[in-house]
Amino acid sequence: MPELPEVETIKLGLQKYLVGHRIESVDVRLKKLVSGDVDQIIGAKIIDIKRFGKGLVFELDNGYVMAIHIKMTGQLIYSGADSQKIFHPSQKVGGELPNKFTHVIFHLDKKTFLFYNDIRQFGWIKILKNENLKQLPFFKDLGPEPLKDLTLEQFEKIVGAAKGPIKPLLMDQKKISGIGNIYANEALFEAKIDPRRKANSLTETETKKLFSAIEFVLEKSLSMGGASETNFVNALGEDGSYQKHFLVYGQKGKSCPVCGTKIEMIRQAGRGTFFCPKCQK
DNA sequence: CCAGCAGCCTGTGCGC
DNA sequence: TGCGCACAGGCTGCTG
Repeated sequence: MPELPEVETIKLGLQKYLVGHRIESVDVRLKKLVSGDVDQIIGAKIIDIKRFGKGLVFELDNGYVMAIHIKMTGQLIYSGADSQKIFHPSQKVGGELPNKFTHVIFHLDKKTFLFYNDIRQFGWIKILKNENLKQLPFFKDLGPEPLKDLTLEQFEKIVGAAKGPIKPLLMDQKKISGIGNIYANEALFEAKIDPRRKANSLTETETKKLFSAIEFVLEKSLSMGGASETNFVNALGEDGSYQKHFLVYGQKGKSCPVCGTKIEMIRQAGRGTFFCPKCQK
């Protein structure tokens, strides 16, 4: 699922291709995904694209921003002369663009386009004044994020103060932003920590190990362009490759790459949790 | 105040 | 083969 490395990968692509383009018109095919006044972005130029946790923010030259969350199955695909790809047949579901999952089409200058696709329609696009961004529910309570502003000291504090199990804590965007189910599973495996352990029961050594493991898996995935485990594609509609390197996520019943024990799957806070019962203590 | 969980959706993959 | 259903999970908002 799109988490920090995937959204960062999209952001880097969008930055490369979209900054400097002007939005000429917007075709909203599925109204419920878009809130705010679409007219406010018509004619505006995209000056930067930022990422906060798993959220994206398009900064415009007129004081407005467009905040986008792609949730699980959202895709932002650029199409234009300089992308060297017009309409991408690489779409696993739906075929060429635009297709039946294309819910918003941004018509940009120089005959370029940005497609917003979303199979499950969980994502959202919000148009608002820049100064109001930090008041949005999602951005308001967003915690610090790994590889950016989350320090080891902060991490130790967050982990030490939490009474619940460690894995759901890692996925709590209000505590730490950017980590979802895939990287929570993979990081706990790397750190050899049982996902069911109470967060505040982790020793100082384990907490340090987990902090490093989080950075390790996120960076490794980033270097591979993210994980295209379901519908993730980058800004050009291309797959990442980290999904080929999952050690425990989705590996139920398969052998642990370290000790050979069968990977188990349990359910925690309604989410699938994968772990090696022998390696992870 | 916080934890837990249903709901939002639809494609996929399983069992029968 | 085809049907029905469980499952995938980020986030919001409701409940206890």
